[in-house]
Amino acid sequence: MDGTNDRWLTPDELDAWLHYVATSTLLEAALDRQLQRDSGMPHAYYQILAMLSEVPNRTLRMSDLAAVTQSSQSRLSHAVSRLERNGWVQRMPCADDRRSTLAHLTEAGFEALAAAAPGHVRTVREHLFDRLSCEQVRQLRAILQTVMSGLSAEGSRVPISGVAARQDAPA
Amino acid sequence: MDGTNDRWLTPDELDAWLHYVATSTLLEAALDRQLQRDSGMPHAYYQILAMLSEVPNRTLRMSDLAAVTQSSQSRLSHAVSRLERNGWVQRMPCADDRRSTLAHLTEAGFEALAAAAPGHVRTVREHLFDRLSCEQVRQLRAILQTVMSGLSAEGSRVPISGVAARQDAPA
DNA sequence: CCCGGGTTGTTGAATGTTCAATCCTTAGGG
DNA sequence: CCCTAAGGATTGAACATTCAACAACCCGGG
Repeated sequence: MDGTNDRWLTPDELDAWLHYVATSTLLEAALDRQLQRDSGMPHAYYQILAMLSEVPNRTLRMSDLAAVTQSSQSRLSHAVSRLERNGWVQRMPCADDRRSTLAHLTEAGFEALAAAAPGHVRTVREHLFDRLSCEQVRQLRAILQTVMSGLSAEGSRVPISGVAARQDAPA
Repeated sequence: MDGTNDRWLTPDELDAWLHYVATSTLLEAALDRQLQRDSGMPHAYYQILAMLSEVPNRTLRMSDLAAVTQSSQSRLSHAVSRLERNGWVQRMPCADDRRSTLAHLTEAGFEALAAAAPGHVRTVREHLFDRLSCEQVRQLRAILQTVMSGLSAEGSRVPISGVAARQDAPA
């Protein structure tokens, strides 16, 4: 024993890890580029709009919105400020609890999302799902569920609830 | 046909995608927090040091270093400036081609990396590999190889070559 | 030789994210 | 009732990344 119990990675693990880092970096960059170019928003902001669009009244407490988007409160607050300047989201006071703030997806915001969604989905398809078999998609889902459960426990985050924007009903 | 050929995602795909986004966000955040807290560098900077440490003479042309770390040239240039201020990397002119600049990992940089590596590996283990079976690691690697090949083609990036820092030989 | 296009790298401004500090509100005992 | 602790959200500064513009250099053909 060397005292600190630090096992290194096996060759298989190391190879998988390097591929993970490279792929997630490149994929996120590709998503950001496409959305920024075609719709003037980064991927993180798309996610905020998407989550809001799936919820009753298109309105969520800031805190819940942060949980659903895996975002810190600070980050979300800055982001919503930006989205508010775009006229895509509107802040409203919360009647029940005056500490809370509600974030509401405006009609303009919904339309921006509806306009952005097809191109975004196409990019996700091109880079990810069109290259994987159904079996691989199931494997990936199982892997990610396992990994995520460990990560959300730590930050006491809520598991997945909302759904990305659908292409039906743009208006 | 609706003219634009935009298929939506199947329920399995959508589920996998939401888990992917959540997991990659949380995992990257966990890695950044750990490295920033324990070693004063973000994950992206760790990767730069790691790639440099694996290469002959611990020296690489900026351009090659950018390719290996899936980084834009601009981003790498800023990052290396930061690392240079820390005394971890040193820029040197390239004799062969005076357009190029060489980035060299200093002894202090190597030691910082060696000090950071065990904690980093432990975090990767805890969150990822300790939760997956060997079979799942192989599945994940296959999936990522496939996805990455599509992404690197687009940016005409070099595939994986270097390896993350090993824990042997800190000095 | 010289010029034009491609490669390599840096810079500054705009944008996004993190971190710590702060403010206001609610809840829970004494 | 009061006082403290915890919850919810925002702010500003420091830091990181992107984007577009630029500078310097190589290479090829005319």
